Amino acid sequence: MDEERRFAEEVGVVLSGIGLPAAFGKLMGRLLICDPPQQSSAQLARSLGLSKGSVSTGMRALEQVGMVRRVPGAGRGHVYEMLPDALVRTVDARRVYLAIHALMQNGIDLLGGDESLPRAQRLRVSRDFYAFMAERIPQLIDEFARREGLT
Amino acid sequence: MDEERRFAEEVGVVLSGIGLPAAFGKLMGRLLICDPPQQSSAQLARSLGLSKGSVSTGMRALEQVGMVRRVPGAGRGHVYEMLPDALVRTVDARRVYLAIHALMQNGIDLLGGDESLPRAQRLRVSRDFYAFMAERIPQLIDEFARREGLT
DNA sequence: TGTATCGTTCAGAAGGTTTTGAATGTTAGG
DNA sequence: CCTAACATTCAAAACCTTCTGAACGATACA
Repeated sequence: MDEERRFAEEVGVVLSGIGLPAAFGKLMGRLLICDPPQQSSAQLARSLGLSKGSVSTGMRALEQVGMVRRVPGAGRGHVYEMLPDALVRTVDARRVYLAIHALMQNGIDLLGGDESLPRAQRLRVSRDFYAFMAERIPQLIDEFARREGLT
Repeated sequence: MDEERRFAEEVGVVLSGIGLPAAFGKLMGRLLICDPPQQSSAQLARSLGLSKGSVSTGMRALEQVGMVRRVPGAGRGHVYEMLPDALVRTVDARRVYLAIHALMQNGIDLLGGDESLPRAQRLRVSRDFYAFMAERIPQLIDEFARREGLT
């Protein structure tokens, strides 16, 4: 089944198109389509033509952002598997929203804290927008999870 | 007012923290806080300590993603100004959502198109999630725009 | 038309990131 | 204890991107 290889490859291309490492996307693509869902580092390296080092680095990154987890393997070592909410993580950038929110508030403070100043308007709207998103995106995600029965 | 310079600098740091070019963030930061809102390339280069080349490249990028527009200047040349919905653009990545949606559908097709297969479940949920987001994020943005009176 | 300012393009320099592969450590089973 | 497969780390190589600065082109005003 070399089509599966090409699928993972394609996910790599798309994700690298939005600024992520290619190996990251390939690994994600593989974990999306592989059977069984659990795969060892060696299997991933073989099926994707990546070095062990790249797999190690890539999987650590995927683990760190909470898209993948390690479980003890049947024999020796571990295997990796995608978490059910892996994709949700890609959209829930609350941390980023809040960082920008804080940045905008800084700017307003710099202008004397008077939000009614015309000059402060761009900053105020921006601040409010990111606050709005930080509140609403998680709600949206919850709604999807409930609808999909993912609890 | 060197604090304004530092503000732009700080926006640059935060945005480069999420993978964007530093110049991009600095320019955005400057356009958020500057007075008047319209600024020429030369002004931007001077106030940010960037080369003309960097400003040219950065502004072209900001224009291309629709965060900034060029308007004819009073004297010669043009000036740039932030668009009211500049920040909205940063969140409305519908194109990306739809690209991933298509990718997931590809994967399902590869498995024979049978969505009920356990093996296809990760792909199906992913596909549906991105479809959901592509539909809902714009609604969210509209809601904010209405609430804020931005039409 | 001449001049001065401004803007863009482009090639090279600088810097950073990813990928690799070898060395090292680890675990299971014989 | 020994072996074999596996996994991780790390330094070097390859690669890519950004930034700069000089050269070129354009525009407005005198």
